Amino acid sequence: MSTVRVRFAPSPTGYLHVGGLRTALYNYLFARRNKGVFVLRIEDTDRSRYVEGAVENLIRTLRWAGLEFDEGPGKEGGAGPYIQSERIATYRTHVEMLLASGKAYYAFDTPEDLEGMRKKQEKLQVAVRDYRRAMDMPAEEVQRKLAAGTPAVVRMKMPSGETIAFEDIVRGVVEFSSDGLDDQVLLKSDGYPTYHLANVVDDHQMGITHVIRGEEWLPSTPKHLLLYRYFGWEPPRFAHLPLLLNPDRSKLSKRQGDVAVEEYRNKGFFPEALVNFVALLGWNPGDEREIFTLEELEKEFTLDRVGKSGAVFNADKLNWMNTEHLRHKPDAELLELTRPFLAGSGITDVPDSYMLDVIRLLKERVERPGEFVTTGIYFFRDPESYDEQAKKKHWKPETASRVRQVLSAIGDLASFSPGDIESAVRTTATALGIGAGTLIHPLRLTVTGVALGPGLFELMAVLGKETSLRRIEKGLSALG
RNA sequence: GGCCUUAUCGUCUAACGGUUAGGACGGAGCCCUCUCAAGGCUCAAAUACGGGUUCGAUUCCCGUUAAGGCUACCA
Repeated sequence: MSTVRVRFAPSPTGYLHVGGLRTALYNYLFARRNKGVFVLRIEDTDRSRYVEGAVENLIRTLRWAGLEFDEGPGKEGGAGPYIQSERIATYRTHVEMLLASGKAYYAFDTPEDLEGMRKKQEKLQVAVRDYRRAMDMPAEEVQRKLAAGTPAVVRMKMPSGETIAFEDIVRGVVEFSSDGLDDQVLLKSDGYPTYHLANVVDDHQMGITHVIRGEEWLPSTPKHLLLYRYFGWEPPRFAHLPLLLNPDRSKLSKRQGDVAVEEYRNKGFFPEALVNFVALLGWNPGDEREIFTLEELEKEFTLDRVGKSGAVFNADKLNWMNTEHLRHKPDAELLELTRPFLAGSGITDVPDSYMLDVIRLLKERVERPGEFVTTGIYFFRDPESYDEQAKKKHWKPETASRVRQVLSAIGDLASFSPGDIESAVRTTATALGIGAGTLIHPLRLTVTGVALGPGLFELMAVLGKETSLRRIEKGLSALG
């Protein structure tokens, strides 16, 4: 059996779409699982959509996600170049072959002509193929027009009355009638190929054995199959993946939330979590496990466990998955990941050991690294204000004197461990004849300004005696 | 409109003819507890509809409905 070769073929639009990430992932996983080759090919045949730096960004983002390709731009493997705009000559040659064998023809319709056909079609409610008039044009006239520089495209000739069927790996047998297909443009008037021509030529030349792509390509697959036949090539196997959906079940798009992988990266989502999450959008292991590393997915992934129906991209579950991965990460790694956020907030001179303590205390309470700094801001700065709700609930007229008492007990402490602080607080509470909570809540308010967070004693121990006492005193004067 | 695809809790999904239709996220409640989390336990929540086939349909077939995709000199 020949080596499995798959490809991810995005167009460089500026960012990597999460749907693209999933397609790339499934291709990558299929390649790894089958000891095959994962190719990255850039489909940049639309000059008008060229975006500066998009290719570099695409590669950087794929790497961030952990999806290393085996062949692609900057990583030649003998089937390159891997950027379509560098393969124009090949497409031209192949179009000539089709022209010569009568499988394709020149057409000279203007955009206005096409628009007219479109209108006519809508009105008549039947397929209109007026562009075929060019097929009846005498060869000499075609030559004359071409010589005169008349804008022309090359269209493929669709046979009539034929059924084109193929077996899709995820959907089973799919059939189309050639009568419902139109004469697809293969070569645009600017000399660039369309996707249909380029992807067939490239997949063949690059030895692609399995085309794993989104369901939006299903309707054009018969055109591709026909092209393989026209060229006399063996077609690859196809697997059309279910679409990723917006909450309203339309195709996942901008305007209804973030679709760029880069956005999720910027927000502090882990590549492991995002990959794990999209992996499960359309695939499942067959048992009840949900948390997977890339390596585990590489071992488990099979196309026969890919579903057929579209999947809504559920941000809540992604959040949850991110926290799962966060909890599995070593504190030292979290420290590295948190550094940029610290710097971003202008917080400097935080010793690693201190930051590690913060991480330890907050690890069960945050979803993303940035929150160690935002949620845990009180680890770095004295509170500027105090939560009104908490104040109302825990700061009574008699509270101040009690806090003063516990403040002096804490101030006397020689050692400032959580245990020492706890016994000082509880002893004071007992002496006052009140529950420990009656002291704990106001203390927390003075120390953090908020009513939620890690255990008070551990929190104070990490802050240190000096800071804790300063904040309690400050709180006393601010809260009365 | 035409062609194609899809259809199990709100969402992601399991069950490849026989299960009290399972799990997860989210939601509700309880426990734990100095708060918030985390954790543990419990609850609510689904086979779109109608016909077949079969001793028996979530599962197979047909239809209906609904949703989506495609219908570009974009990919």
